[in-house]
Amino acid sequence: MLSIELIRRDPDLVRQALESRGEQDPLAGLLDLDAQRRQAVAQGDELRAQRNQVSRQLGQERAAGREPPPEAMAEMRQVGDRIAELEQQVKELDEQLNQLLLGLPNIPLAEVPKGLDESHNVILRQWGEPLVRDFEPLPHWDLGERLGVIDFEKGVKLSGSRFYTMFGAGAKLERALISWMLDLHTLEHDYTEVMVPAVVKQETMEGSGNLPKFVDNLYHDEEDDLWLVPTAEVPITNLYRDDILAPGTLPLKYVAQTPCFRREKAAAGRDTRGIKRVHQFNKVEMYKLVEPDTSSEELEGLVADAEDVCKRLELPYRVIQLCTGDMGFASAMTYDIEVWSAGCAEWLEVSSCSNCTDFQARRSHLRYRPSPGARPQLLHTLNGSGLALPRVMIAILENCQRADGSVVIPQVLRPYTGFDEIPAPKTALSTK
RNA sequence: GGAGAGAUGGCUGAGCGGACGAAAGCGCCGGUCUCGAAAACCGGUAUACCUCCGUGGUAUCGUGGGUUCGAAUCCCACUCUCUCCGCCA
Repeated sequence: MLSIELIRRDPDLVRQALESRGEQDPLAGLLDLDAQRRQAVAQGDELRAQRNQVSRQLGQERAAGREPPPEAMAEMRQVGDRIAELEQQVKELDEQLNQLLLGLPNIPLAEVPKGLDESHNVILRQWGEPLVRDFEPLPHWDLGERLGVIDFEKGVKLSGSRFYTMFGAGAKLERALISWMLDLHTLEHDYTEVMVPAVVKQETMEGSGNLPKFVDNLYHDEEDDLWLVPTAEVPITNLYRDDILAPGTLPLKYVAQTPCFRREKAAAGRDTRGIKRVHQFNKVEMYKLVEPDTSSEELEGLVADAEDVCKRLELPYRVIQLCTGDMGFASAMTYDIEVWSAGCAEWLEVSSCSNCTDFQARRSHLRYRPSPGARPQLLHTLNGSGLALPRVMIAILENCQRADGSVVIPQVLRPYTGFDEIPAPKTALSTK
């Protein structure tokens, strides 16, 4: 959520910033509503002040043993009615104003490249080179099935399309990846591991901004009115909702592994093969709550932590800076990390690292006290995948496969998997 | 699922419908004292909004409604927490 004070003070700046993200006439009606609301609030406050004063006098009369004048009471009754009207008005204006404010995305930082679609994204750097092989690497949907580690039919049988099941070395490999990533981030990158619910209340979804705007992508349990999280970012953002963190508490750095649930309604028909886009997947998520001055620097650290995962797995990757029009709703600046995948021959997004500045903090009332006695301030939040599991699985299966179909486990994972390779399938492989 | 109790400031915990944004204690911050510290003593210590920026105004005692000139206090509904019983990984 954006600051109404900022919009009031510098509407042109906000308008231009939002237009650079592709929003059309983003501030329409907003300033007018705000003015109306403020007028109604001021008027109500004034009347309440009057009523409070008179009521106090009436109380004193009674305390002194005199009967208060009935006409004063009658007048105050009218004032009370008027106050109730104004309160109703303010409530309605608040709702309308909120509706508009909640629909506005974050303001991009100045250094974010301008552009309305992904063609304006900038490749910042690349690490490693896509391997050249003397055989044709299989895409994971073929390889995974032949190795007996990914079973698409079983997923469909149990849960429908875009669900899958993993067996044996595949299941173990994913578990190893999760453990290894959590250890890396906690032991070497200074994050605190946190285990959070994957099912949350409506308020929590609103706090992180997933509701009301992104209902379509969420699973909902009608009976208890609970929602399945699309990312650990949701519960973590809400951990300190409505709190004021004491001086010296920040920065807080968390890492969590949760299942993530996405209905993918908007992406119907895209990436239907394999496990690139599924309804349920595991993700290791990094999250930071920091002082505003430090958030830009912390974003660099965040991407570096995610990149470190790729490097240690020896997966070629590149870092993309998203342009204004391609960034997520809450983000002011985003880096994506894409890993090369030999089988499907494409760069796969495995991480998205964003500085959300005070956007989530304002909505969730995440504040901190800079020093003892100082006024509370909104903090800044950042989130980044570290990393999303299915796509890492794809990259490992596809990049580390040998001509015979066996898959070499990256060195760092071996202590976690207990095996060095996934042996070649028994059935002969065709390389076409 | 059944029965009961409760929800007040950072915490504990008072609060006959009128001077209550709220006693007291603890904690925290500042000061006095001290070579320094502890103790003791003194003072301060919620958040948000409005503002003609004034020792100014308004709101907030789980949430929402109601009664009243006036509600932390009375009434109604809801939510949540705790205890006991049952069931259960």
